[in-house]
Amino acid sequence: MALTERSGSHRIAIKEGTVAVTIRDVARASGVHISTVSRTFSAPHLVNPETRSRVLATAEQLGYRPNRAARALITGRTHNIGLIVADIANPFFPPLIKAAETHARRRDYHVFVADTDEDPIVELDLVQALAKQVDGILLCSPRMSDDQIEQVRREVPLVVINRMITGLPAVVMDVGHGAREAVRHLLDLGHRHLVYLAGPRGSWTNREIRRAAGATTRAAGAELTVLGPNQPVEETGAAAAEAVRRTCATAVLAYNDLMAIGLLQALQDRGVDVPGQVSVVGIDDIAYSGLVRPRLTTVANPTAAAGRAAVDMLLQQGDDGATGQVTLRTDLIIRNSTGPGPYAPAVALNAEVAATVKE
Amino acid sequence: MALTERSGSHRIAIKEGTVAVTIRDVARASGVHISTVSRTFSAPHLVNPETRSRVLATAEQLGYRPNRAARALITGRTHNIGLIVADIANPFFPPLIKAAETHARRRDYHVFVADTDEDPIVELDLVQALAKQVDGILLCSPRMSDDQIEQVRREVPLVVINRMITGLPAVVMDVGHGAREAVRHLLDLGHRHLVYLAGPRGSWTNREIRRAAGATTRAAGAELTVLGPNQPVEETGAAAAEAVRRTCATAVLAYNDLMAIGLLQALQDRGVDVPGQVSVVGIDDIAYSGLVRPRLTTVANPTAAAGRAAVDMLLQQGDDGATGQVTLRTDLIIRNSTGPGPYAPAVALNAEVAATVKE
DNA sequence: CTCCATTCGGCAAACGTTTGCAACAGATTA
DNA sequence: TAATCTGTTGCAAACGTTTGCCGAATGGAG
Repeated sequence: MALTERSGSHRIAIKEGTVAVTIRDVARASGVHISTVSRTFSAPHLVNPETRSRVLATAEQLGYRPNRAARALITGRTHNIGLIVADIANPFFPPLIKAAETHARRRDYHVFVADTDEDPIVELDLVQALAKQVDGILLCSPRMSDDQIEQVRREVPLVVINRMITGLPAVVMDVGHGAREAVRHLLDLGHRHLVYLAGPRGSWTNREIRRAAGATTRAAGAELTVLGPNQPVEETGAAAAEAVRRTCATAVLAYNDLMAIGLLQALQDRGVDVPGQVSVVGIDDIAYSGLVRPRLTTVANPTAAAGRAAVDMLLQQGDDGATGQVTLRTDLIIRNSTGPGPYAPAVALNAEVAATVKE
Repeated sequence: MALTERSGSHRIAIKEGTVAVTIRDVARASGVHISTVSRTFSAPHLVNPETRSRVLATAEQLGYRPNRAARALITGRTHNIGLIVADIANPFFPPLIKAAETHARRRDYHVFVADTDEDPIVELDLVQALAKQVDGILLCSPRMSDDQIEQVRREVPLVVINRMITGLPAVVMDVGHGAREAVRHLLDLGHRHLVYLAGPRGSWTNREIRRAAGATTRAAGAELTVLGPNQPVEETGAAAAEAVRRTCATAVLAYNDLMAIGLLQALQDRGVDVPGQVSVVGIDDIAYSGLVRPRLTTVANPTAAAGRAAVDMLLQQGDDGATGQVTLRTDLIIRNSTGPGPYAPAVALNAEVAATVKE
C-alpha cells in the first residue's frame, strides 16, 4: 500500500496513482474552513458569491469530488435507488429500467439493478441486502408473497410496480383493461373459443389478466380455456402449441409477447396459419412484437412511464407519508396476428358489433 | 421528522417506523464493546466463539445490518461495481449484465448499471459520477476516445469490455475471428460481392469486423462494400434495404443481429427472398436471432462469459497491479438466412473449397 | 510462586462529510 | 449611541464503522 506525501500530511493512495482529494484539501488550498467548502456544494446560498467561486475554482483545479459514502453517513441519504426485476433479459424490463435510470439521474440519484431470476427467495435476499445502501427500492413484478413484502416494507421505503397491495405505494399498469380489449377484439372477430396461455404463479398481472379474460368471455357466452401456469419465456410458448391445438380454440391470448411469439413460430412451424387458422394476441408490446411475421397484435404497456412514475413516488415518499397508487392505461395494438374467426360477422356488421360491445 | 426514545438516547427515525440499529445497540445489548461486535463480523477469528455466538444472536434478534456507507468510509471499499453500457434495451447487453451481476453478488459485490444512450458525453459524465461510489467500473463497448478512457482510468479502476487499449485491462470477444468465419462461409457458398452493414462510429468492435471482413474478401478476390456508419438498431437495418439492393451484392454481414433482423424483414417486405436472393448474417446471437424466420445465421458472442471474466479481472486488480487482456472466442452459427450464391460450387466441391480457404 | 506467551476485549482515533451554534462585521433602525 | 438584524464564516460534534495498540486474564512451563 503506497504512502504519498502531500501538503505535509500522509495520505493513503487507495488506488495506485490516485490520491483522494477531500474537502479538507480544498479548504486549505483556498484559505477557508472546511465547513465553507461543504456549504459551497450543499448550501451555496449560504456562502458569499466571491468566496464560493474561489472555492469552486480550486475544487475544480484539484479535481475534488464529494465522497458520497461520507455524505450518506451523516445525512442518512445515499442518493441511490434499488431496482429489482425478475429477469433483465426479459425484454419487458429494459425500457422500464432505462426510463427509471434516466429519470433518477436527472434528480441526482443512481440506480442499482438486481435480477432475481424469477426466484422469490433470491428476491427477498436482494431486498434485504440492498436495503441499507439505497434510499428506497422499486420492486418490479414481485414474486414474493404479500406478507413478505409487508415485512420488507418496514425495513426500507418501497414502491411496488405491477402489483396492488393495500396501503403500499404502487404503480400498476391496468393490464385488466388491455386484456378485456384484447378479448373483445377476438370476440368481435368471431372467435368463440379462446385460450389464455397463463404466466408464472405469484404474478399479480397474471391473475388480473386471467380474471379479466374470464369475465369478458363469460359475459359474451364464449369459452375460455386456461393453460398454465408457465414460465414467461418463448420456450413455454412454443411448447404450448400442441396443447393449444388440442383445445380446438381459434384464438389465444398469451401472458406476454415472449410466449406469444414462441407460440406463433411453433404454430407456423407445424403448418398452422396465423392468423388464418389461429389468432394470437400478446401482451407488453416489446420491441420484437413488431418484428416477427405476422406482426403481433398485442397490448401496449407503458413501461417507461411506469418506471418514471415509480421513481417519482419513491422520492416523494420521503417528504410526506402519502402512499398513492398510480394506474397506467394499457392499449390494444391491432397488427397482423389476429384475423376473422369461424363466427365472423360480415364486415359491415363488424363495426356495429364492436360499438355495441364497447358500450 | 419523528424522534424516537430508545435506550435512553435520542435516535432519528429516518424512515418512519424504522429505527436504524447500529453496532452500538448490539454491543450494549450483549454486554461487550462495539469493537468486539465489529470484529464479530469483519474478523470473526479474533473473537471468542462463545462471545461471537452471543453477539450474533443479539444482532440477529435486533435485526442489525451493517451500514455499508460507514464501512466504506473507513475501509475505502464500497463493495460496489459500476457497469456502464451503451443501451440496456439492446438485447446484446442484458445477458452480460445479468452474468456480471450474479457473479459479483456471489463475491458480495453489488452492481450499479448505467445507460449512456450511445452518447460519449453522457458516458464520461457517468463514469465520473460513479467513480467515487464504486470500487471499479466495467466499461462496456465504450464510445469514448482512447484518451478519455486513459484519463478516467486515473480516477478509478477500470476494466474495458470490447475494446483493446494497450496497458488497460480488457475483456474482448474476438469478433474478428467470427467475422472471418462468416465471410468465409459466404464465400464458400459462392457469393462474390458482399456488403458490410457497419455499426456506430467510435466502436472498436465495428473497426475489427470491418477490417476482418475487408481482409478476408480481398484475399479471396471478392468485393466488399461498406455501408455506414449506422446506429446499431433495427430501424437502420431496415432503412438500409434499399441501399443494399442498389449495390447488387448477394450477401450481407451486419454489425449486429438487430440490424440484420431489421434488414431481413425489410427485404422480405419488398419481396426479396432470403436466403434465395440475398444471404444475411448477423453478429451477437441475441435471443431473437433464432426466433425470426428465416432463423438468422450469426456469430455467437460469449457475452455472459465476458461479464464474468470482467468482474473477476476488476476484483483481482485490487490485489496486484497486473493488467491482463482476455480474449474470448466467437463462433459462427449457421442457420437459415444464408444460402448458395450466384457462383455456388457443386455440393461435392463445397467441402473441398472450404478446406482450401481455411488453410 | 514467578514469568512468559497467548488470547481476548476495550480504548480511541480515524474515515470525509454535514450542520447547529456562535462569533463577527457591517448595515439598519430606534 | 445603542440595539437589532443580516449575511458570512468558523468551530466542533456527530454519523457508524474499522483497526492499531494496550492491558487483563488465563494457562503452562520452569
